[in-house]
Amino acid sequence: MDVRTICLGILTRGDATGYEIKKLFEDDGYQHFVEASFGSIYPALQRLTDEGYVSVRSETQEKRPDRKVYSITPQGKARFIASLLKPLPEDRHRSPFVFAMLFADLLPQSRVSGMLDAYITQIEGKLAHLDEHAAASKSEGERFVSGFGRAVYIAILNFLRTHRAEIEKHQAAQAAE
Amino acid sequence: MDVRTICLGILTRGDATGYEIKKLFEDDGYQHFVEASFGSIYPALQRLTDEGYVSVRSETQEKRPDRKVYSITPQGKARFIASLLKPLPEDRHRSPFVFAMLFADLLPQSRVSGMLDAYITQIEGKLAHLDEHAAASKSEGERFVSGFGRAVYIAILNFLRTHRAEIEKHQAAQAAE
DNA sequence: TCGATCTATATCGGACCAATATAGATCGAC
DNA sequence: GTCGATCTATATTGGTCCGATATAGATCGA
Repeated sequence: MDVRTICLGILTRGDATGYEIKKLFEDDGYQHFVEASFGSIYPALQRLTDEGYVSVRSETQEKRPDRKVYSITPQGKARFIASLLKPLPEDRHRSPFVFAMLFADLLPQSRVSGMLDAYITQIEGKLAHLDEHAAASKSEGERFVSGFGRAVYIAILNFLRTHRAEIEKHQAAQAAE
Repeated sequence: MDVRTICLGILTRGDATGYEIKKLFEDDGYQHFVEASFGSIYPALQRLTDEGYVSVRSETQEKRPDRKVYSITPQGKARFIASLLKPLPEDRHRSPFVFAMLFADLLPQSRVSGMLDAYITQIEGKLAHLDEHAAASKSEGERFVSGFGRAVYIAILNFLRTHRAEIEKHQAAQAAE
């Protein structure tokens, strides 16, 4: 699922600038399971334009930098749908926190507790952010995705709250040896 | 959490070749929340060697390609632990499936059902794989990580089984319009 | 015995991210 | 009221990483 495909998908929901596409990842519910940086969005839009999958209109405003507003073309929409008909790439969930827990025995107990606290705070924040924007979810797809995210975050929080003592206690035992 | 740090972590558990490090991601429980390809592992080990964080001994076998067995040095272990004391990068969970669900209304109902089936199968496979290797988990860290993975996968399966009808039914309604 | 799979290293092109540069607009604090 | 901070907006660059590919002998099953 490359950045070009992601941009096409977002543009099926309406015209946008590169900047606005990036904002959608930060502000709205898009961010949790897909993301892209400016460094890949702008080249992606450029290439999609060259290939005829999107069109641009440059809104030259007075006293403002140009807005390049991108619109998806019929060919772009066809291409996007075609990409959804092919087998999807697998999920990749990368978690430095989880990896770090494998090495709890190498760390002071306070650091392990600190990691757990920081991670729980991080997930609580994501859950709160999701709930904030879930209220505005109007399509069934958005509701489904919000629900999916909630289910995952709540499961993580629940697991950590009921099992953190095990890794913390074990770590203390190691330190006491 | 770059590939060099990941390699150092794995080498704290024992010597290994680049090939064996990669195998750990595929076969053992490591794979679920961290991964790396050959294209990044070999250059990482090369650079770690140059920087003195690992050492190599080349086991020149007869009738076999050389095995380059890497060992972590005291400086390497110190560096790894230091990296765990700094704030960890956030999780990134990329899911083409979840993104695709946002566009269910653009797809035939059969494709949405097919995506759901394929995704459920994928997650069931990961859960089975995790359970297979969870039995061999000897450290508390490994048990914790296995438990974490199970909690996430089970939450996903539970959500999909109880909510898939909503996105499928909605999709059917769209198609009927 | 022959193809498939496995061990094992290595490289290359392309995709992607994080950081940085630029620049005028707006907005809050003092 | 003005000055720094933040926001809108585009763009580039260095470096990291992945996926595919190449090589090559070993082993194993049909």
